[in-house]
Amino acid sequence: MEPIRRQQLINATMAAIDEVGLAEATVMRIARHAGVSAGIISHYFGGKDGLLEATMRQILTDLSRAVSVRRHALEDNSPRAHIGAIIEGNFDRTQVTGPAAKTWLAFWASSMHKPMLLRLQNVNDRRLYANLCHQFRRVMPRADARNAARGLAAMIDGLWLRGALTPEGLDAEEARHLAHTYLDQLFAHHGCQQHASITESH
Amino acid sequence: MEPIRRQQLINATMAAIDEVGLAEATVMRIARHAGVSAGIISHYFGGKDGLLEATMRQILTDLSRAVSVRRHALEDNSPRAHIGAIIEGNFDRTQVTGPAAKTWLAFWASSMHKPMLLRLQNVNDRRLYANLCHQFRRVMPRADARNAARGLAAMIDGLWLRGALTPEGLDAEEARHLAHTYLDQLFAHHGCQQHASITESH
DNA sequence: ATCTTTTTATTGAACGTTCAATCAATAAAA
DNA sequence: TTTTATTGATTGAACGTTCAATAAAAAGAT
Repeated sequence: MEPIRRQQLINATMAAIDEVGLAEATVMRIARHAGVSAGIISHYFGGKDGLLEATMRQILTDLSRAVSVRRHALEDNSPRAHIGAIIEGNFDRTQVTGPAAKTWLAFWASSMHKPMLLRLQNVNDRRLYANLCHQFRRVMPRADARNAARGLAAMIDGLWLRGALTPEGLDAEEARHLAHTYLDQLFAHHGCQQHASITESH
Repeated sequence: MEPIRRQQLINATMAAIDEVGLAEATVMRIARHAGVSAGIISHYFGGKDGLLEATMRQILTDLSRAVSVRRHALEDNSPRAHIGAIIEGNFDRTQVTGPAAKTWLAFWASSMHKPMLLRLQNVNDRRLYANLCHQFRRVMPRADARNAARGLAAMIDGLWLRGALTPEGLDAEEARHLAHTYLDQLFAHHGCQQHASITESH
């Protein structure tokens, strides 16, 4: 019963945040979304903060898994393929959905002043950066790889950010295209100097 | 007296948001920052919402002006120069400061569910996009210019977003460098096909 | 200049509202 | 009957707003 209720409440939290924002996502509204009473939240999560932390944790792990799945499914082992999989994972269907995107942004803003949420954010962040950096490192000097990783990470987050504010939600197709084009440019930029590599758009 | 108090309270609002976040930026805390009593906020702004709206309005107009000033100071009229000025304006000293950056992100997240803030956000947003698009349009086909504008806008916002979460604050130097490098790539990408243009980094 | 009078600016306690958390009562399951 | 799961009224704290009281400043009168 416990795992069922926990998942219900986490989903209800995202739904509530999507509906009225984090500031007005009260325990009673969340509970109503899940079809249970308000008291149950303290029972299963020790309080509202516990529920919010669990919700953020789920969003981040969902995101990580979406990336992992795609990277392990690669037949091609090239840096280009790995980074492409990271991009695809970040614009995964389930992540780009309204509730997840808005909740993600709400938590990002909130984590500026909540140490626990900031910790979760940083762990995930560093993993993304390390992965990108490692792949770029295979085809460029360290300094360039660092810049490429930071640039691409900023691009991905920027697309998410703007998508969350668009009434129609993030256009995943366009976002992926922009990120891939940027990636192509990063590689092409180095291809000019070292080894030409032709990457066609998809 | 009125303009003085209004500015005091707007500054105090940013300071409070920088300190404890939007959620805990109560009227009493804001008033204490400004060295006045809580009641004065309703007197000059009609309530807390009015103060928050005025604060967001100031951040956005400061940002616009930072861009405008740099564009009007250009001797070079090239698209490259104009877009460069837009980038520089967006990473202006006064904008990148801790309080402004954190407040900006807090309002961005908040505007998802507050129509008035969303309106302000969109007005500013569309202006940035239109400016970028117009400049890119001078050297590329419409479809490419649109993509370039969207990509660069996402990059700028992404760098802000990540800077706001970094404990040390946004590294404006690095952010500008990444944005300019991206811009160079956007131009170079088209230079290969149309007219080669060499752009050195600064 | 000095002393009212009027206007303006500000305070802070009181009020009503909202929220998260608690826990005794209750329902369901074992 | 015992254990587990859930409820919902209650409690205390925190918040934004209001407003009568007060202080400060400006204007007017002597």
